[in-house]
Amino acid sequence: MDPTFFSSNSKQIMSDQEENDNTTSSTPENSSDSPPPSTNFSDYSKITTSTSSPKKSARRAIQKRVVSVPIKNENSNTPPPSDSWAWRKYGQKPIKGSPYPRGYYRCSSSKGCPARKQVERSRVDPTMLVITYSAEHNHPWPASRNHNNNRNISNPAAGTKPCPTPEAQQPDHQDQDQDPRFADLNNESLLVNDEYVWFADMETTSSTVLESPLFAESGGSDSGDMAAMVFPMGEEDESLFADLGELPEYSLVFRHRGVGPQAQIC
DNA sequence: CGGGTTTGACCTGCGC
DNA sequence: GCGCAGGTCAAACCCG
Repeated sequence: MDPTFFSSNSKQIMSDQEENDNTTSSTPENSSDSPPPSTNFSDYSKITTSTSSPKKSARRAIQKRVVSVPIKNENSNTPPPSDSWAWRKYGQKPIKGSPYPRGYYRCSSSKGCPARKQVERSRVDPTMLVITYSAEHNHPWPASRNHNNNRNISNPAAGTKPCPTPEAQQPDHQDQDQDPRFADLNNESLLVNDEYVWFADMETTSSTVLESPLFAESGGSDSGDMAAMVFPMGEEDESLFADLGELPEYSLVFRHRGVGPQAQIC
């Protein structure tokens, strides 16, 4: 992988996390009904938190989640896998060091939906698509759009979803109800257990889906290996995920393809 | 006509 | 300060 790949992002994300921690008391979203980010998922499951450029000052903490999914169709212009949400492409850029461009998508499932995703093909394994989802932390997700007209919907519960959010991709709603770390998920827009599948109902349900420590350890390896980025599980990472032991699902989620059975979220 | 895609321009952060 | 790279904007275009 290109050594610069994600490098700037990782630094930005880490610094932004710090900034976020320092500013939580001043953000309206963190008032009485929402815990500061440091008490929830950013600590729990390594959802990365960052802010976008100052230009977009309206957005604050951005959570990111990386998903690697196998490409069904090897055509070079294969569209990203459908995931029950509507995405509108707003840009595409060639990435230095990668033969494949990166597509930028914005959630169009509902008006004002802030979720975004970046889709690019893995440089290491061109049969894999690397999808980075990002969404504003503590965002009051708007009402979901009905996806009954969507394609490849096998999940009967997929008809109604909130905006795709990294938070929504959590394994166990009951745990969330009990765990204060999930307090910010007790949002009116996130009520139904089925709605937490986020991208779990992608057409590639056998895909390797994981919560990436995303960038945090990227500097440790200059292998240029996207897979190494997407599937890191170093010593530090293991400690970071140590508290996931109470969530058996995640032990599967983090299993690397080729190492164990491919994970399925649902 | 509304919504999506394409694509060049622009902005910002970072490294040197 | 400058150049590079990533991310976003927005106009033009396409399609149903």
